[in-house]
Amino acid sequence: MGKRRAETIADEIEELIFGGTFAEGTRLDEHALAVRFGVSRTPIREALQKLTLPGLVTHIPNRGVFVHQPGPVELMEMFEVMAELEAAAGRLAARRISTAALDDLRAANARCREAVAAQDADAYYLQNETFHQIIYAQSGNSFLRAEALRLHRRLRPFRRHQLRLRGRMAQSMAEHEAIVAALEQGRAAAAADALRSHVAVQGEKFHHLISSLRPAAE
Amino acid sequence: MGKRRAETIADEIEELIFGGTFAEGTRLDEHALAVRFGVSRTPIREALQKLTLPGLVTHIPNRGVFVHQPGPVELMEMFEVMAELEAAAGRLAARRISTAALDDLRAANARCREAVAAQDADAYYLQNETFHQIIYAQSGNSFLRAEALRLHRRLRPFRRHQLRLRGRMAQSMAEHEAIVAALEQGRAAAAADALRSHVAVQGEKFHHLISSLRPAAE
DNA sequence: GATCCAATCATTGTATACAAATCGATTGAC
DNA sequence: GTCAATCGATTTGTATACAATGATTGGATC
Repeated sequence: MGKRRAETIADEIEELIFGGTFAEGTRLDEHALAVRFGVSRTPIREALQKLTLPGLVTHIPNRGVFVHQPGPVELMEMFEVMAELEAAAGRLAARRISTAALDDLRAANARCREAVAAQDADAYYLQNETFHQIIYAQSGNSFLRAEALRLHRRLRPFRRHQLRLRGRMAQSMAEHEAIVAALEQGRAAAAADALRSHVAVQGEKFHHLISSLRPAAE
Repeated sequence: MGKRRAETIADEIEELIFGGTFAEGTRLDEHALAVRFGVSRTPIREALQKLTLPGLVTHIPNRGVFVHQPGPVELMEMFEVMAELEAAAGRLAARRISTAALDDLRAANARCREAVAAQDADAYYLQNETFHQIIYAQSGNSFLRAEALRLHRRLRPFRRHQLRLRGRMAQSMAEHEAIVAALEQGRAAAAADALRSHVAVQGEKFHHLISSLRPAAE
């Protein structure tokens, strides 16, 4: 869904926000963006509206759109919801997961282990993505899968940051092992709990990271 | 957020879809809607884009937008996710709920009971709304609250239908009692379970309703 | 008679032009 | 000197005009 042009522009603007080009609170000038992308204001407006729905920017009538990066509390809240969605996916997947998917999960986990050994955060991040997406898919609930992917995508840049924390990759790895074990044995409640805490701890880690960066802010 | 005109138009189109004026699969002609609302195509396009995000319509590039009413399976999936969100809200609310909110909850429940006695489905529906919204709010997680409200709103017309099933109102009432009890006692797990099944059963009920209406469809 | 190709037509996507509204600055009064 | 109000400029919201893409229909050929 979406028109080719506005879609790509929306993605590019999103990258610019995540990349830090547009800081928190910046007003996104339609005309400036139009000349920047070499198009009219119309596709820009559509692109900005697309960014409004995930909450990446807020639109104030007759004022313009402003980039809205979530603060520490809002971020914690989002991770909390993400944890619940993952837990739900895990609970369902424990009963429905296929043996082929279990193999894929183990394979992704093995590649994660290699990344930990190589201290390659980017590689770990990538394999971690597939690990979680397999679980979403195996929940057998395509709506849940779509919602989880949506929020996962929104939190992506923050997950990435917190991976750099000392020892986090190894800890995350151990949690992955527990999750796979629970899914293998079809223990729904255990899988749900393991996934919930696995994600929730990311929010807490990030909270600490933020607080340490700006001691007396907000 | 949004421009006054496009916002109201989006709401009106939404009502037209829920009201059955625009059936499943109907293509929403921009020009026709423009003359209908007495505006240009531009605000119509913005309104249609707003409806795309909740999944009310699907936009196919260069083809147009089509109303997309969820089928039985998709609906079940949505109720399943809704159940998890409610369960999460309940688990959090069990620890954080204020005494004032507990009073509000009991009051809403009392009004629900009156509605059951009067066999007034509309009144029950209304009080049921506030009952659930109090729980969302008391989760203390405003992001969760917003997400729950969003999905709740999407499922609204279907909840309404299944309330008409014989005995459903009374059963729902009993479930409400159990939820309040769990919240009063601060039993997080119990509150979560009660809310999960309370919502999940709605999806199942609706599934039965659908199947009985069209015996050999889908 | 059926099928395939092409041209026309309708509808969406984009650009530009116009109107309305908000923010800032300047000027006047107290 | 400070505050308020009005005027102006910038920016968003809407309308219209143009371009491009996809559907449909007509004709020609096999």
